[in-house]
Amino acid sequence: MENVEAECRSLAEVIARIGDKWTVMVCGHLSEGTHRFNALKHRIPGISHRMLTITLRGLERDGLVARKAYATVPPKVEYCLTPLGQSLTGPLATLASWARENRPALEQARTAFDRRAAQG
Amino acid sequence: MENVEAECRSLAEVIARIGDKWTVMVCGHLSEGTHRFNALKHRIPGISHRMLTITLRGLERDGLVARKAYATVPPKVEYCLTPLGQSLTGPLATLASWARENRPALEQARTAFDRRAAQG
DNA sequence: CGGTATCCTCCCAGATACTG
DNA sequence: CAGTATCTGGGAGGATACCG
Repeated sequence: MENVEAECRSLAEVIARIGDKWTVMVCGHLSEGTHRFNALKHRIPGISHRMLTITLRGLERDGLVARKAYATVPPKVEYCLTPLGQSLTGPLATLASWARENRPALEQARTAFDRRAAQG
Repeated sequence: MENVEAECRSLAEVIARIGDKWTVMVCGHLSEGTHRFNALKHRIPGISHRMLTITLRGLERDGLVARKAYATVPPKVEYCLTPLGQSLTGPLATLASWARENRPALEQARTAFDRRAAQG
């Protein structure tokens, strides 16, 4: 790898963007297909009404998610991934499989480290 | 993709782990090779002494970074990626190239969204 | 040189309540 | 049903100073 600097910066940007508490969860569920606001809210345990709104707004702003509002009563709003958002699911899936494969190693390292730290 | 739930959760874990302000930068520089504490500090603009320590400790705890201290005066401490840490650079590089390729699209979407929001 | 401790500030995110 | 506004606590991270 030649210019780690530039790679790092652009990578740090994306990570900072999607690295918040809820964005990946929202993206993951939208990768399954279109969902309404409350459908998402019920599928993502623990998320607050407000944070779901903010998260979706951020994704929409970055062109990763498309919002479609129907002028009905009561209102109905659907969210889905844009092509750009779909193109992100590939890299994320790569990271996800690394996560699944190496989670045991991570946990083991953690407990080993903590045990060492505890006794000195 | 079948069980988006499990994938999402493990992915969310890694993202939460490496999604803080400095971890990816540190990993990126260590992917170049072994570095001393102050070498890292000087190469990562803006990082504080304290946050570099905390970030390195966290990576060491997860078994991604190895710490080697030499009992000399003055002290000398070297950090490098473990095999586990190196195995993470692949997935991260995938994400990094997505980031580099799509940054223009992201910025364009953002300015378009903000313009729409500004005028109504 | 590298690490730790303390203090302080700011912003994130949850809770709640109100609007269309 | 979906979105917004306001308040508030807690954690993240910077500055500083002091140890080994």
